[in-house]
Amino acid sequence: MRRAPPVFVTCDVVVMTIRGRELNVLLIRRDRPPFRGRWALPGGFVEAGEGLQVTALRELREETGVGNLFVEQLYTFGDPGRDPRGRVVTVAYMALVAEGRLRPRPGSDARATAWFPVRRPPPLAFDHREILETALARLRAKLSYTTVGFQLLPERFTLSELQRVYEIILGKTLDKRNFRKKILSLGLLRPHQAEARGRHRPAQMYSFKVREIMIIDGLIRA
Amino acid sequence: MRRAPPVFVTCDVVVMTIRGRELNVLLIRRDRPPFRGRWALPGGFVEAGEGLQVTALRELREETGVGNLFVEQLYTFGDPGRDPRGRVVTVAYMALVAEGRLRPRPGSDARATAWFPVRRPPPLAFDHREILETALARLRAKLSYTTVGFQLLPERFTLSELQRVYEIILGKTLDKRNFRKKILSLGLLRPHQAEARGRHRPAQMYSFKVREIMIIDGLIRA
DNA sequence: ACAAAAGTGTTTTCATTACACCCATGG
DNA sequence: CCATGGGTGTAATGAAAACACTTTTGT
Repeated sequence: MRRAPPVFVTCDVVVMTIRGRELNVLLIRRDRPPFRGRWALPGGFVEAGEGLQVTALRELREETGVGNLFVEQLYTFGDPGRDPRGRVVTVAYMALVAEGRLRPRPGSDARATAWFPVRRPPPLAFDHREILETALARLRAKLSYTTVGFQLLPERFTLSELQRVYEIILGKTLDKRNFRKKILSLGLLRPHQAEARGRHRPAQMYSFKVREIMIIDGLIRA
Repeated sequence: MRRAPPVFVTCDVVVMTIRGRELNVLLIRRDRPPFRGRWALPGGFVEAGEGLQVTALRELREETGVGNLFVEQLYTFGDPGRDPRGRVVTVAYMALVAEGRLRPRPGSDARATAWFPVRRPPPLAFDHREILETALARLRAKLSYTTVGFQLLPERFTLSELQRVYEIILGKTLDKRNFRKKILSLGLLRPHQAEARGRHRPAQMYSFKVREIMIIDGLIRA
């Protein structure tokens, strides 16, 4: 390793969920410099002998009490000067969780955690704003040709809820009949008993036959 | 940076081109341990104050004499144990070059460089086989919804040449008339004088109006 | 009875597919 | 004159888009 300067490597995670009518991102408040008091993506340094994805999941659990998520590698950020402490390369990951499944609470680090709308986040530490934009662009792209959007829903859900996920992320309304026709024709859903939701007509419930992300030719056009 | 173990970061590049009827990848022969004598992707350690993409391009030039390519970040590999020398995280990049535009020759490092078919590469050092597979999968995917394939052609080319690019990477034949109809309908090409190619009827030449990669809704179905 | 969300089919439009022959050139 | 790749159009099929009203429930 002649000549090779050591570098610090971190893994940060962009955790997103839907709350109400908006896509939100999970942030933690930094309790030490640099950027003390600013909000930042959860994440931290890779430990000796620890895989990158393992780091991402560990930091997420330590800082926010969230475990057991499906994370996907997003992009790696390594411009010199992006961290005032020195050369830091960050491997960013992305994760989605079902609405309400996750109540942010201080993890073992006891730092403040909170959800923020992705379209108007608070000022962020480091280049985390850029990381967030990258995640959002990637999510929108993947939504239209994979089943990632499914992760934003609980085990059982209605077709209207699924449609809302697509509408919020793509930022446009979709035709109800065409949406239902398309989704049902894929044969990915298992129907269940209808359930009363609120003070309206009960809705047919569905679950996904498989939990894995699948690539679908032309799912929903962006 | 308490607790944070330093890590070594490298950038490797998967350079691909079409030669004859096959997609090829550029490899260099390692002249020192580990994996001395084995073929490997060009790449090397990030230097102090050097951006990741800059590293990729510098190593490529030093090791193969190739400059001025368009590279795109592919994926980051960081499993512990993937490099026997220690903890090494590799940010992999991907690049495409036009057939024949690049004659591999020893760079300043004076190592052997050569093209190999991507479907049957020689035994590779480290986890470079996995990196190569990742690049191939990504290229195939991107080919069907972006204009990346264009980079595998010279400034001026025929529609048959463009079609051959798609056929080789997708691994299936395409209908000539439908292909031409589709491509021309996109309005991305500028026609030029026909040129005699070989001992056949001269072919209409085209160039791309823009060199940048564009996302096209349904370009060519994989 | 009304407010709120669930549910349901048909027609039009457009893109994709399948398919076969003549043309121009060099040797 | 022949081998080789260049070039062209139409009909059938299937997917996506546009579009409005009835149903069920809680209050």
